[in-house]
Amino acid sequence: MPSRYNFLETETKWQSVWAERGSFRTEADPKRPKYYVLEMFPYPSGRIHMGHVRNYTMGDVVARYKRARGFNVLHPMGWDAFGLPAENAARDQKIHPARWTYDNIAAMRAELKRMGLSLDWKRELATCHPGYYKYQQQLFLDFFKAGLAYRGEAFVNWDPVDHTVLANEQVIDGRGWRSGAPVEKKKLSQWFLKITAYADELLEALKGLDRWPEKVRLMQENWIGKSTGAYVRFKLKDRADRLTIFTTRPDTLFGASFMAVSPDHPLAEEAARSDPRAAAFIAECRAAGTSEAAIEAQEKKGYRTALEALHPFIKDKRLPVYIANFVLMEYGTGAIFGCPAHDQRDLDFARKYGLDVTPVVLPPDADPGSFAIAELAYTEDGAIYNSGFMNGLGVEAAKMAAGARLKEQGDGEPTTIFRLRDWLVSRQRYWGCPIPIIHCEKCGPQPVPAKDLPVKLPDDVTFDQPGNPLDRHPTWKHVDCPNCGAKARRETDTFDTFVDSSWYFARFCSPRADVPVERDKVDYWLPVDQYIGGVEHAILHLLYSRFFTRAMKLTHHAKLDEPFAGLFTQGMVLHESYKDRAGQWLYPEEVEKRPDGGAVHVKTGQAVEVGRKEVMSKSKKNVVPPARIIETYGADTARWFVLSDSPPERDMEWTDAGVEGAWRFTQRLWRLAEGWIEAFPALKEELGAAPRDLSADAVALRRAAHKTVAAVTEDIEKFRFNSGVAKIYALANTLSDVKPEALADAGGLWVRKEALDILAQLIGPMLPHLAEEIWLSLGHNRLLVETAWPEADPTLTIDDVVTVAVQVNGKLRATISLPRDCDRAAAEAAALAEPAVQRALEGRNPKKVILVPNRIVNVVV
RNA sequence: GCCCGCUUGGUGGAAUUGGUAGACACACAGGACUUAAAAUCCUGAGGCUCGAAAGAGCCGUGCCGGUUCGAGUCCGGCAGCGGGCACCA
Repeated sequence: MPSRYNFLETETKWQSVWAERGSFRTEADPKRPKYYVLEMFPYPSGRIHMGHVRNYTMGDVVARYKRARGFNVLHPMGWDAFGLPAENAARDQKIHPARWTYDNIAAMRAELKRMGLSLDWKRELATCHPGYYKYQQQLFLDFFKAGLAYRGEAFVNWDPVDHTVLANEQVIDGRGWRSGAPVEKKKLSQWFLKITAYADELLEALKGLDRWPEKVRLMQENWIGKSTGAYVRFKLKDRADRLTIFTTRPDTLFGASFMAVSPDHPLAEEAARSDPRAAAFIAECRAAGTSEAAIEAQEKKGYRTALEALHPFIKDKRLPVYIANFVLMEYGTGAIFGCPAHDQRDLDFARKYGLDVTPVVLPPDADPGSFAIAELAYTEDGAIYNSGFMNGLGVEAAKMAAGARLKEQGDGEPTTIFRLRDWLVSRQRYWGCPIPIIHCEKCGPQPVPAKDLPVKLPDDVTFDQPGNPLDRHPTWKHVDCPNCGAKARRETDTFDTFVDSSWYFARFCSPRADVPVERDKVDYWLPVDQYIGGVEHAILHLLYSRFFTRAMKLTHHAKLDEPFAGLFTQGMVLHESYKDRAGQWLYPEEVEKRPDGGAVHVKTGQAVEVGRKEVMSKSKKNVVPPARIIETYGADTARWFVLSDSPPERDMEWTDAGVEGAWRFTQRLWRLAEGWIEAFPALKEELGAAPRDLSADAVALRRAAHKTVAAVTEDIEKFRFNSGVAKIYALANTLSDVKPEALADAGGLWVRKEALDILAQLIGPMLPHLAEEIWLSLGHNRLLVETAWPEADPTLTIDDVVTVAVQVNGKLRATISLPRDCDRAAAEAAALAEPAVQRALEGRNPKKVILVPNRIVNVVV
């Protein structure tokens, strides 16, 4: 009798065999083709969650598959280990951030190891380790010397709860991404990385990322936000200086009726100094909220200053200059010209303040004498009129003409601007990589000399009061200037943690090197061939990494532009949520489902309200800890379940029934394999060449097995794991249905053995422990992880008899079996001979017959 | 407001990219085994109508229309759900 598959014993056995043999250790080898599989490394929050299980299982399938295909596979793991939660833990639990982080790493590493991932643990790294951040500091100093890092004073987003500055990307709806507190504007001196220097390149190169999801490329495109238009430098009446604006519609300049500047614009501030009402207006604008709702509700308002701008094309035409609450200092030049006829917001503004509305673009069918703008601005294409030298041109031609004329006059020029801002990387936090700079009153910001790197975090810090512990430290920041030796001050800001994750994929290539990256290693391994992670990183992390790679190229640390050749964004793991009568969230294990669809509390028996399927989150308690699933069912079951059913890019629902289904299948596979091997000991012999004269049943089984090889191979290549899983189920069903007496001769046994070998190989990437155990039982001397992927025999994946659908007027009436590629006459005859076809014809003669070889015969009457 | 994506049985989802819709799984129902339960095995099933049954017919991929011998797949319009960006000049 087959024994019950003991996953606990088997899984730990194979994990230690693989570890002892170093099965997943990798070295660069220029003679072999490489494949770099990487999943986004985790933040060590304490325990792994189901999202990790899904993410790392997918990556592991790819890694194991590629290894079997003969690639030299790099598949590393590390920890995105700096960040605010460690400081919160320090404050709340009185535990040092380093201790908290390393404890979490230890716990999570143990959990990952229980998943049986084919990782090269020798390359493990943690961004909070000086052995990592030393080289990040080096990189930063190289960037600094190359002019890619600078200190700038700017209005910054200040999070009053976390006491730190935030990047634009970290402000969502006017609130801090972590704290949720409304962000305040503060003018501070901060470190920036010059990502805008690459704005155009980062945009253009998206086109070449053909193995990235279209959606992510689009999101990055929008984020970079390229606009083509022109700068126009308006002269100001009775003044020497000019007011520069940006516009995308220089073709409508003749329709200008006002100018508007941001409340933060220098001209506005200047006006405020002499005009108390202007000052009051600006104060009012700054007091207004920046949340989406506040902006929505806010009225478009302006304050008319005493300034007047002179039109570049119309002699003596003066345009009033307003301070307007809807003009942003952060975009363009913080100033605009208003053309009410062709911009809805300008029109509303003009109506409100009684300004001229002069149409200059004539809609195709409109009459130039009578066309007028009422409530709606005209924003479509048309013929330019009322516009001097541009009259008669189309919109696009007029844009060019206006740009050229502006340049000629010295009043502006065509230009391109971007929404993307430089990356603010300073954070006023302790648990991050120190910025290796020393501030000297005489010499300015000085790089820390290479010999003094790393700038290590001090251990003796306290978290009992808000603000940056580094700044409060009694001695740490007091150093001498490396240039002049005078008393100087160490930079106490640390890097945004997104800096840490912007180059870790490169460090994995030579994780212990005493330079940031070893060129030969990086040149061999990069780019990452397949990167896998959540879509929530579609903009920030991926854009920063693309920038970093270019910056590393500029500073001679690498030679490539794009770090990730292939990107896959996986869906999230959802679970039902539960609430008791009092409205308190309940954990899934506190709830018992009833056959009638209802649910009750396990202890009290009270009815429980079953809520929506939502992303697993601690606050809603709808979490299932992976550790418990792995203890109860084993790693293979957990892996199989997250690969089944849902396409990997889509959200999946975690259900107990689904897990049990996966568990039953692993047991069934084991019984199937062991049962056959016990009944037919000959299956333990190595396969020789395929015998001739196989029975029909044997050939049918071979065909099924080889078709499955071809299909599953394609499914893995195309990231259709759920489809691959379904085809493996189908093959297992086919094997279960085989009658023992039909395949008991020598040829039959040979085919059985081949089919079992194939089954074990196909489940190898997904159920690695079970597969290895079955493989061993099949008598192989070599480990499955060291065995090549099976090849589908092309002569077996094509049937010589095909089932063809017979339609009458496109409606299915019968199916017939025909020899593959049989001639037209035979197919037609066979189709017309079908009684069901004759019935449907009702005696009519076919007008024509459409034949799709090996697929369809459609009789048209 | 702008830009994307999705919508198929009770459920998750398949469908060779214009060619037999519902593979595979979950859940369900019936049966076998069992003192019983669990486990396992077998069988069934999109809906409706007719039929004792075998079977036959009609309808069916969010809704309306189109192209085609043939549409889940392509085109136009609409609705619903989800995502991204947004006072962007």
